[in-house]
Amino acid sequence: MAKFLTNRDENYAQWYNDLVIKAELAENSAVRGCMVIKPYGYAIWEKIQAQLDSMFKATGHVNAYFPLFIPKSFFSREAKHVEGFAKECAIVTHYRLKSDPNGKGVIVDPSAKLEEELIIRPTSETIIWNSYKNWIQSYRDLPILINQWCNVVRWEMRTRLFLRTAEFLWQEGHTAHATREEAVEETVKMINVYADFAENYMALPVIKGYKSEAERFAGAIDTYAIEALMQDGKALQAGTSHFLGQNFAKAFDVQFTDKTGKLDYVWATSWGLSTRMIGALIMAHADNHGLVLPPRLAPIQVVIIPIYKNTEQLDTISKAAVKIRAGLEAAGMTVKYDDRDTNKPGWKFANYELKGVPVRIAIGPRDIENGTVEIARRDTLEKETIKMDTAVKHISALLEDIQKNIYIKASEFKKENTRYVDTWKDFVSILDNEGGFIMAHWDGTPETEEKIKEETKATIRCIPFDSPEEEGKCIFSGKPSKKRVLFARSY
RNA sequence: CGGGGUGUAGCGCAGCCCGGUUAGCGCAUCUGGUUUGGGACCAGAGGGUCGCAGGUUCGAAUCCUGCCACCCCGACCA
Repeated sequence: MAKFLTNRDENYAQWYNDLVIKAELAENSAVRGCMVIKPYGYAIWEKIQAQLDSMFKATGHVNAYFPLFIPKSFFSREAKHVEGFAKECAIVTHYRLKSDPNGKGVIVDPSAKLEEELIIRPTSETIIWNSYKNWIQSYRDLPILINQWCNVVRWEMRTRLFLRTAEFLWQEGHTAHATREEAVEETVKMINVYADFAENYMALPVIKGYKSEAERFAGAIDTYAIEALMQDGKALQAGTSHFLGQNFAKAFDVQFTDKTGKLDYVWATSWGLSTRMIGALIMAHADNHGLVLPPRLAPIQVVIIPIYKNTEQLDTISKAAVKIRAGLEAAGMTVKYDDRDTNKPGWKFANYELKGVPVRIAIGPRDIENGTVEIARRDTLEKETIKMDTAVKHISALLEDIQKNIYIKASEFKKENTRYVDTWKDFVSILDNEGGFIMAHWDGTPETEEKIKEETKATIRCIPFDSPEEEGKCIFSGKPSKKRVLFARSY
């Protein structure tokens, strides 16, 4: 069947790449590592944005915008932060070009060198905290609950469309608080917002937990993450929320007077989620026919395709189609009626399957005669014929069912591929053969974590919040451990 | 940065080893017609600095030298 896509089970990486290109989500650009996000891919991002934005607003946040450029010196203020990002920064050194005296084209004008180089933001903590210094004097100025939608640049050695690109789109929340407790509470609140979004909108089951010291955000006291499992058994970090303590307040000298008149440094959090989520959407749900979009994030939820032999038939069908579309739209659904004469119905069927449209309606002469429509659901590819006048009610319920079904399918996959392992031999063998999540004991040291990574390429994805206390022995060192942690190979 | 590979039409490739006159194939595109309930068919047409520069030769996509770009593996990567 799917002769236009590489088979998922034969070459997962190629299948992913093919799908991104063929479903017209994105493509590589003239700039190495940077992608062009095409209209259909961007429409998915807009759905993600709209939903998350409303969730941020509902939890008291507001949007703002800070500069793309960050003075180099800002980075060195926080030692761990600069260490973490130094190796992947794009740097602006000049501000002018001039014609090449030796030939055609232009060269960088050497006389236009910047006094201080500017870093293209890989993340905005430093530029934002530099502003917060001016905004915060008193506990009355707190909390500050700001989010920013923007692009960032991280000069990655090796890139993949959506999963790791040199430039990507994201949101980054940066909050300032009077107390440690409040900041920690914010950090937890936001990882919960991400998990809620992932599970209820992306239909993506996730594991919430703490990052180990080695995997923590550069400059954070604590990093919380949601980890998702992809269909090839690899983990994907889907969102992170950081408790930054007073690190950035100290680096940028942001102090405030508390209620008792005492001077103290401000407590910070930051949290982010990126276009990588589109990669997660693909790798978690898509199949050999193409994308499978959860209805809540699908730019088109229902597509109507007419089947006709001549213009008279098309006219009749169009009348019925437009009526159904109006009914579906009135009920809040996003509908496209594709009456283009440039492609045959079969081509359209395959194309909308490739693009993951949750529900397809086909209307032909047979249906007009019988007062019916044929509907097909993308997740299971099942077709049924229903009475035309029940379409709105039926499809409305069907979209809900598809949303649920995709989530259940992903949950079952996650459950089947999460294994409790107690011996090193099993650990290695499962990683090599089955992949997936592994819950195993760890002695808590960075040394052991590093050795496990070296030998197996598996990392600690997180220490799940809900991992129960139990006596055990470290999978690698045999030393005592009180909790299982989540291991996996990851993207 | 180390190892390997590839640059030929919008995309995917053949031709190169063994030099030869008009550089070919599939997809896509355009025109006309027949089609339309699962990726249509027939006929015709358009589209090329053969990555760049130099060299060898009567003659270079093909051989030689240099350069550039990209891809894969490794290193690197919250």
